[in-house]
Amino acid sequence: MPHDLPKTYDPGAIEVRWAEYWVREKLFHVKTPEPGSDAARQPVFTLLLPPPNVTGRLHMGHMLNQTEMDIIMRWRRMRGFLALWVPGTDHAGIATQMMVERQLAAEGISRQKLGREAFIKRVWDWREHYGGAILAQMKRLGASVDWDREYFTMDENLSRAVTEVFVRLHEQGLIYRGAYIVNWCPRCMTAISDLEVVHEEYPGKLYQIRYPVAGQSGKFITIATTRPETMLGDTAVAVNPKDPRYFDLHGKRVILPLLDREIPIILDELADPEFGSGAVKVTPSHDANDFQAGLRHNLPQINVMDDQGRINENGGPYAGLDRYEAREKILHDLEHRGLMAGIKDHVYAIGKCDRCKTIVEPRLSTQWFIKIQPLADRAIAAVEKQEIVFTPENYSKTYFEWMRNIHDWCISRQLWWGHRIPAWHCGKCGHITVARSAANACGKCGSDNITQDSDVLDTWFSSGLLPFTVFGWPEKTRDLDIFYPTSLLITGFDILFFWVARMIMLGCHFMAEHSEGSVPFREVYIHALVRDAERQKMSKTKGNVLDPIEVTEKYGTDAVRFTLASMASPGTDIAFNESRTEGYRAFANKIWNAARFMFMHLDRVGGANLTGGLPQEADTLEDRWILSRLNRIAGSVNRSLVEYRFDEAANTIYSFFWGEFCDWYLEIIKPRLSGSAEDARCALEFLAYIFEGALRLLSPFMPFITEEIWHAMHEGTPPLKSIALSRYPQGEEHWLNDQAEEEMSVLQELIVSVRNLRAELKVEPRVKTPIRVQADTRIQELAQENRSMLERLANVEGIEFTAQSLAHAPGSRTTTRFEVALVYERQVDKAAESERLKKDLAKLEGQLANAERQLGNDQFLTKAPPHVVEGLKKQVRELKILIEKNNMALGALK
RNA sequence: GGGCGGUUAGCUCAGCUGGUUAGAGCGCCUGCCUUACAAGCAGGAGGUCCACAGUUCGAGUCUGUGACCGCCCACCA
Repeated sequence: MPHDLPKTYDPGAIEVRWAEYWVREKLFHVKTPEPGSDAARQPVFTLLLPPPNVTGRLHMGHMLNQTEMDIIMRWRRMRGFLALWVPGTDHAGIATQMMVERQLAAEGISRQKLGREAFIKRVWDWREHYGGAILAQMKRLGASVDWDREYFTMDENLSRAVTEVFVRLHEQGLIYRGAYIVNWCPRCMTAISDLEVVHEEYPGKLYQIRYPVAGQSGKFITIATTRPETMLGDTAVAVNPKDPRYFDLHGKRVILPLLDREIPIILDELADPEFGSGAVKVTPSHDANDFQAGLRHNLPQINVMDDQGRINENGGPYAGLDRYEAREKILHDLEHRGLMAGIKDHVYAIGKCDRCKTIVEPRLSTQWFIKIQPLADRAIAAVEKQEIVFTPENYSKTYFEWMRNIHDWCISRQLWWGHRIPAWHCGKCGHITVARSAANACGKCGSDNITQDSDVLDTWFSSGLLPFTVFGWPEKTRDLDIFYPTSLLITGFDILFFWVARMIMLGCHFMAEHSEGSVPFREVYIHALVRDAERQKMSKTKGNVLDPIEVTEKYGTDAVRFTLASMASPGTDIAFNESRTEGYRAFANKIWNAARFMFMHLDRVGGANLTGGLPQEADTLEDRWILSRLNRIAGSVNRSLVEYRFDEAANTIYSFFWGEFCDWYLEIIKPRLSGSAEDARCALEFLAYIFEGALRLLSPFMPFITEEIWHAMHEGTPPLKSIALSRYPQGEEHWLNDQAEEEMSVLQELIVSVRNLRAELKVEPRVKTPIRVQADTRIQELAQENRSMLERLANVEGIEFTAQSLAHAPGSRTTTRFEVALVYERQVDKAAESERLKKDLAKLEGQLANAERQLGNDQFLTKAPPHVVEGLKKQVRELKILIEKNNMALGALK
């Protein structure tokens, strides 16, 4: 590996090479461990990739999600876990079907014309061509998933498992079929679940319509509705039994206008006396409440719409009209007959299809449902008992809230693309046979005149099973024993109910017997939404969508990953700001140049062992210090990652690498590196040890650049195929060195003080000046021992120690540990200096007053913990000294 | 109608079980092309922690109320 690295880091040249290498070498493939093997003894960490839709393109949300997952997986792997990350894609029923229908439409064909079988073949072709986009992008981004375990939700084995689940739930009485009000999308022509309906505030109208009372000419009852067209299906008018306005109409009937159908007035709590006139039309086939009321009162159900939202033959003169055309015509006709009592503006929530935004129609329809309560009860318990822990924990509230108000789940879809329901209808006796494999005779009458149910299952039905089906369920596999339950789920809150909740319900139900517990995962980390720099939600219509691949090509994957990680603090959305990414590109460049620096000296020295481990006992202050710092922040990074504080972890490494390792350590050791070959070799080997540790620490966050430099350090003969397979620094206690850290901090403070003085006195950069220092003997010795470091980094020539206070020397600095003054002829800018001192003084005096007030308070002295009181007393002593010295300095200026 | 979250420097955000002087990055100002890095180095300015009330010896942190912003859920005709 050549060491003549380019001056500026060019991620593009490097990343593609490593991304391909990781996949080619199958570095992250996890074989099922053989019993008794080493792997079988490793602790296991399993993560399931939330399967992207085959129709999807990678967006920033994915990239955040994948970055977090990859950091955790690389970290766990490096911590010695058998870390398995399983990727796959979801067949995405409606979305994919829409995509292919659109393609067909462009060719002038409809799916109906093509026929079911041919259409499904088209979808498979489409999926072959376009379905792998996101996973390919993931490969480019270096996700450390096991590509040999990639699945697709329509794979044969997964489909078999879906059938098995359906049959078992049916046998257990948890799946039923029936005619109920469902959300119907007239464009997709299918039922959809409650979750697939998005509610939007809609400024609509409330129409008040007079229904004539039968047999009492001139008498009307006024009802109000937002959907007048549904009146065609009215089979009653309800009034509240307690509403005195209608006592005289109890038991009477009304004439449904336009159709002239006589319908009863019923007494039902459905009618709220407070709303409108207190009377409500009842349309059991087109409203969930009315449906229930209909059952209570044995009302007929008249469905007046077809599957495309057109009025059907039950709509009399309106048959064939679209629902909104019919509305207009009905309103017109009512007006014409003088039956309109009024129209009011009325804002209400309208339901739209999540996929196509068509207004959803509540409609009576025969569908398959899951009886959800028993599953939900167990799923609630799992979280209550902390068998599953949410981070941030607040999401458990949202989860409970939804779970406790859950309705039965409509799982059938009138689509062609998906898992077909394993039920066969008998043309002779009408019995429905549910079976694991294609039935050829009715289970009741034995007739062979049977046809399979034409519906398919909700996409989320199959994805809800993934935590166990990907490991081979229903077979009793070793994979299930070893990898189930998965350890963690990282996902966005937008699919908390769609997917997370369903996995919990189904996992708990079907894996009840599993020895390691039935829950599908032990932890759920919910991440935030990625917004644009203006905090707007990214959306195609707004045109503010950032393509992760484009951003990545501009700044490098590592920089984008680091941006996302450093902003991923729990609970708040991420406003993705490219200026931040620019900063992390600079960070990558910094790392790169630190490596160049190391290699440059290596070449000069003509060889050193960069990978020989810790070369010797650290024998200089800076070595003891940086070793201590590395281990201390390693401990802290590990703790942050345990809590999914990606931001903390990233920031900790960042400030260590840049602010301590580069800014101080590398600067300090420069003379050693340019000294004798032997000194340089020793310094280099120690430097390399620290550098290599920092690279390992950083590698889950920035896998590419760390891999590149790590390999370069090993000169083409690394002990392992990848830094990703090395051990993660844990922070070893015995390398922590409080004394070295304290001593370095004194030297740093001294150096910064002098630099500060120089800047203030405007000393020419090239001019070195002597300094005087007043401090205790310990600090004097420390400064003496590290004289050359001080002189060089503070641009100083000559250090004189004095016992006298330097506070009144022109251009001096006072700290609690030392006083320092520049020996320099330049006139001090008295006005500026005096202003600065006054400002300092005011602050110090404020602090002193505050501290003394507290110390004068008996309550404080008795109630505050001793260390706080002691600390405050110490502060007062120091403040007094500083104030005195500042006053002296101020006096000296006059 | 229910539920949840946010408000800290010009911008984007940290701030752990209340404890001594509230931090970072970017931006801004000043000076440096110092042979790893100008995507850099050194120094600096900048905050009534949304408001009010309360608990406490002590509140950015806990409680309550309000304001503003945002999100989720919901079968009000």
